[in-house]
Amino acid sequence: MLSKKTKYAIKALVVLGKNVDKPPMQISKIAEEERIPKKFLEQILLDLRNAGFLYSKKGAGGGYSLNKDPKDIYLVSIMRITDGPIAMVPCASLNFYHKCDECKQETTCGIRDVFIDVRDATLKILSETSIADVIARENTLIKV
Amino acid sequence: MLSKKTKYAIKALVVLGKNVDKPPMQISKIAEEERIPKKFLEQILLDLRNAGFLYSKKGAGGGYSLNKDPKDIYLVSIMRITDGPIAMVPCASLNFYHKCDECKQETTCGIRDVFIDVRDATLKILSETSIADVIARENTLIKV
DNA sequence: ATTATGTCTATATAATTGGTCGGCTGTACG
DNA sequence: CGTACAGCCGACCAATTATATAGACATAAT
Repeated sequence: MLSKKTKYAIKALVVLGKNVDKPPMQISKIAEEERIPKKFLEQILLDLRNAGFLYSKKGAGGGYSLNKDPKDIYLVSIMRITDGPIAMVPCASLNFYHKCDECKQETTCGIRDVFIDVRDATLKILSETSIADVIARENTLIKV
Repeated sequence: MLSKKTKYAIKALVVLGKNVDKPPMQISKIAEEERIPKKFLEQILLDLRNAGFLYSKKGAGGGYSLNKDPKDIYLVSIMRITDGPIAMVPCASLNFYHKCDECKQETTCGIRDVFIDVRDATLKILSETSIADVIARENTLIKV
């Protein structure tokens, strides 16, 4: 399961992706629109900012805006910041690898072998889908 | 991430899958071979038994054996017993669906739309891979 | 100065996960 | 029969993680 943190992160980026070329948007406004607890969202946006995805401005008239083109923000990058590994077993993770405690022979583990395939399938989608794509999908869904 | 419960379940089924046509195998033996805490494994095997995957026999000479052909035990079924949903968001789950708390319009949610694709990709692999396949993969890995 | 807004650290609470304990039930076998 | 074996079952517990909340601080606009 995706953590709420990740889901909120994506939702916030989608909102900000619809807000490009407009003045920065406040945490409280995003929180209200997307029904996200404000203080929790605050932390999440801070993480995304520190990772370089967001620009922030303090003080009156301040807020958040995207620091990149929505086309260049892929779901996989967001998830790695907020949730960590994409793979379902640590031994199949590319960016967060670590050995399974009980595993005797990783190289011949059939479970790992299967879950590497699962990881690749998941990764393909998540690394090809950007915030711009998510927005595009929503627009398509609305029209139909 | 897969829970340890699920990982242990698959490991146990693989061991039992290699043990067909032999006398039933004791929990303690499986636990020892796969380095799984015995009492925890006990719970897991009970779940699998109650779900119809295992046959058990009490008393001296008792133990567990598969109740189905290893070819007919798919990873997806095991995971649904031990971990629940396959999908990464509840609103994209086939067997454990529930609405996201904060979601305003599910039908036009771009996140859900993407994660339905992810679910389908994952599901394809997990519902095509059986315990027999996992064993076969291990044999292939050993040979290479 | 005052108000609006993000930054940062710490803390609280709840849920889940991973694991343990001890007694009960049924079976084999001498 | 009785005893040892092995699974069954319910309760419990500790650690971690997820989800939030609080409050003091920094900075910008007016």
